[in-house]
Amino acid sequence: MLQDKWIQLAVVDDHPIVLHGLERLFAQEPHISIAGFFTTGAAFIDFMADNEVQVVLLDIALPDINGAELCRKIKQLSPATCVLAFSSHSERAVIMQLLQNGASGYLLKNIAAPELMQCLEEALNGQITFSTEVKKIMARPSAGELEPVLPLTKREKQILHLIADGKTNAAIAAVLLLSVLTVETHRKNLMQKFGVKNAAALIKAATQHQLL
Amino acid sequence: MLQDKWIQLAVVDDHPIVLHGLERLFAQEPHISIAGFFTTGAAFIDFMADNEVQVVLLDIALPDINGAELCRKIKQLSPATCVLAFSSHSERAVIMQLLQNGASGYLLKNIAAPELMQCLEEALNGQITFSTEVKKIMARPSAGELEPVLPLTKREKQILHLIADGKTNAAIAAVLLLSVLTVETHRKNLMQKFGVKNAAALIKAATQHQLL
DNA sequence: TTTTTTCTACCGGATTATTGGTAGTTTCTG
DNA sequence: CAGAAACTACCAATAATCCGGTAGAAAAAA
Repeated sequence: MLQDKWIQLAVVDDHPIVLHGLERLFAQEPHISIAGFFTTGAAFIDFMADNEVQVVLLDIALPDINGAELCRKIKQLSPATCVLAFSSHSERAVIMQLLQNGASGYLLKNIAAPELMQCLEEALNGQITFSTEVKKIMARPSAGELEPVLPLTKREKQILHLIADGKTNAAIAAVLLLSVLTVETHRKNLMQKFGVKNAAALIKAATQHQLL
Repeated sequence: MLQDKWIQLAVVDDHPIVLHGLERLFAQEPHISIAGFFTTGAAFIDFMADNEVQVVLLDIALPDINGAELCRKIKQLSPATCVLAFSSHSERAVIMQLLQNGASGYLLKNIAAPELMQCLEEALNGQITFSTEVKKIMARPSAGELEPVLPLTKREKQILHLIADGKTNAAIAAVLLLSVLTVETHRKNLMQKFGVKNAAALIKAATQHQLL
């Protein structure tokens, strides 16, 4: 832990028992000063307007805002503030979303106290840190659930991107100097490969397969 | 580093100079055994069929396959193998994609040798690790580039998800017990809020705004 | 209680997409 | 060089979406 410096830590969680437990835990830490406990995102954003916080432990299920969205807001208001997600949600997509929004780590609520302190220290030292269970999730290949899709040809990928851009078949034909009927065929082939029936489902599936 | 144990490390990079430099660097490490250097994904996948590798340093721009895709394949073939992306690409989307596919870290190629060894050690100890520059990128709020979208109502979110599932207006009406005309109005309102002209662009935009 | 917001519904015409495949040419691969 | 794969084009019928707003009822908020 940074020596002889008080770390202003805030906790945003809508469960009072959690807040109580964390309060007791941190009370024993000589270098951590509890800036506050908050049960809503709005309350914490208000608090940040006049108070500096170095670290936030952030639940993601809050009554007034999604934690990922709150994370983004916190980082926009105070980029130096270190946000650690602190949640019982263990889905990979949720973890990735918090990272995407600038979180410096993700801890599951089943974390042991010593590990929690370890992760806090790492985060304060600039690390991006995860509790052990989260590391296991991250290390797993993620797309086992996705049905593999037939490989797309070069032209198909081009057409796919243009469809995702919202272009009509006629517009795509103009861009690629093709017949509209050719574009229709490519679109039909794409939908067949993904096993979908319209463009909306095609774009969603392509995104899931990381083709967009 | 794990004591008295040889770490089988492989490098997959299509630049011979990089391979040469890493070879010299690791030659000085008593516990690292170079399993091999590979310039294509296919060559490495072949190698893995008969050889165990604990750690892979993986470039993402390879001649025959995208590094993110290769990462996914490696983790599918050998979930215990630790993959560290090793790249000059510093875009956040690329970093997230590697993490999504199970990478245990992401290092930029401008990393200093001591830091590289440090990250290797952390990765081998089960950490998810990033070089300093990457941590800076990760800590930045990411969505400053996205134009904010008007908030969606509860009903709009429902409609959006059903559109993304590929359902027609008639199907959505049946599911939600609404008139088809009502669903059309919601769809129109959604497209207006996102500033798009069709369902494909709507789904892409909604994905970018993390609404799907 | 009043005002605002959300939800619901309208609806015909124009536009676009989807459907059902078939098939010739060009490019690529072995 | 031969075979396979990719790309191109066909095309009418049908289905679905998009467009232009307006407007009343219900729910929520002040």
